[in-house]
Amino acid sequence: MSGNPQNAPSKTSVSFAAPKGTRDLYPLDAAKRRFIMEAWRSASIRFGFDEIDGPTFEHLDLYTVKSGEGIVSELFSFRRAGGDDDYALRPEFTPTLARMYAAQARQLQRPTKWFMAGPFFRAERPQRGRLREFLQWNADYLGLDVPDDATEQTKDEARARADAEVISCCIGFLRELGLGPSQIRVKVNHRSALSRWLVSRNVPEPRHAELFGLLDAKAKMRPEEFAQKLAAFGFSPQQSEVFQKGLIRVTIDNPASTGEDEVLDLTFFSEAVAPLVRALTAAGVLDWIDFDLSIVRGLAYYTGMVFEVHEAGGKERAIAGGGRYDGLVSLFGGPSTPAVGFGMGDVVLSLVLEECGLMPTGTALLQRSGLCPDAFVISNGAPETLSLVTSVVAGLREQGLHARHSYRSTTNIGKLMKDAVACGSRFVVILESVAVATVKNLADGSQQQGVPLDGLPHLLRNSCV
RNA sequence: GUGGCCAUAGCUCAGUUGGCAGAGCACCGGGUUGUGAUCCCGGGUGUCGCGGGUUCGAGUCCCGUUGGUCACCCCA
Repeated sequence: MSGNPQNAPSKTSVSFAAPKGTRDLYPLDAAKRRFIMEAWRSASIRFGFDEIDGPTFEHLDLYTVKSGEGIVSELFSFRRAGGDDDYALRPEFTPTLARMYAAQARQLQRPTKWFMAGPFFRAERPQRGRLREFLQWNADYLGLDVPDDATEQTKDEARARADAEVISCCIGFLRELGLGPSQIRVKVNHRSALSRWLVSRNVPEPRHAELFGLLDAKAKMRPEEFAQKLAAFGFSPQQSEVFQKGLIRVTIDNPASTGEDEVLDLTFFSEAVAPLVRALTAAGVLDWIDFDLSIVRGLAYYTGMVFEVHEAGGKERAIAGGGRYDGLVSLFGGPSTPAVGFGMGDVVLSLVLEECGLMPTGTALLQRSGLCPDAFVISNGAPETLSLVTSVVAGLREQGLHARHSYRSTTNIGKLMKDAVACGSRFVVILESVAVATVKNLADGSQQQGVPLDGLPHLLRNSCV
């Protein structure tokens, strides 16, 4: 392997592999992405959210303001050659959202309901369910449906309605894809309700953040270790077990805790989340919900309700997560604004859909993505119709129809039919002469003979839409 | 960013103490019978992730590297 240096591989040659944690999307992959994006949009619009978007990169400061300098190592940040400004590819949407809202807060209706879906970037080490470039859907509800001078109790109920509406939208999407409460659990907690309850349990306010941290870390430690640390807050081993289990049933009929939960006497917690439970019940989604004291989520800025959506088996990372962040808009220079929202990534979602057999494949995928041709034009093999194929296809396209033909040299009708099926075409047009064609409906196998060529667009359009 | 495991055809994988690159499924080309099928003939489709090294000879052994994956970190 010695030889002439001029023939040796160049040491400066670049790698042509896609960057780590990114994906190349071939046609069927792109169709899957479109399927998810369209389902996100459709659910958002159905629930009354307006679509927005922002830049895919922002000033680096926008992210350090909220998350601290430590965030920088998790970002793709850069400086333009010759420039002085630091930028970062967006790792999340909330700062952009808060910035956009703050800029126009005075003229925006309350509540303002916005959604977006697009690419995001995080410089983390990729692993199952987590990539460096991914799609994320965000839906946020800013402001409340009551006046600013309403009583605190009225506002709390308005917050609960907003929280439930956002959760319902997320569930509405999952339901539309065919998922149900037996496959998906929405785990809900409530920071302020938890605090109110902790005070009733004689845990002083300053220690709440510490306890939240402990609850958040529960899954990563052994039960005994968890119980031991919980004892430092005055909880008995018996009570630790209830924490360990995590789930708490709260219903409208029985706002107090049930059964073994009484060990913890969650009355104060239950009372605090009662408005949320009522709103979730009214929205018809309570059967998806588990209240779970161990759901804390990034301690940084959530102020009330927090939730995570998990596949019921608990094997995957969270499908979605969100909560109430009443202090964030003012952090970005806007008026103090109550807000609640969530984000859902495409990576874990896709894994769950594949596992549940709900990710469409083959022609079903093409159909749901609107990629199926209306007509696949083939010749019957006669010389005069062979030369007619391209012009018939062109004529159909001119009429706004999606028309294709085979690029094979064969005149074998069976093989050409197979091509038509493979691309998911609705109809096959077999040219029989310079004047007429046979039109076959591939869905039901029916076919119509002697169709005049100039009547094709009309026939196809009326049967297609 | 730290550590472990993995990488052979489109897919699932086999490949012996180092000795000509393989199987099944899938796929591709041509042909017959005018209709998604059947039948006939033909094709292995490959950068053994990549780059070095040891060797007469490397898919196999060694070093490095890239990617994936799992556990940490983090999870906005």
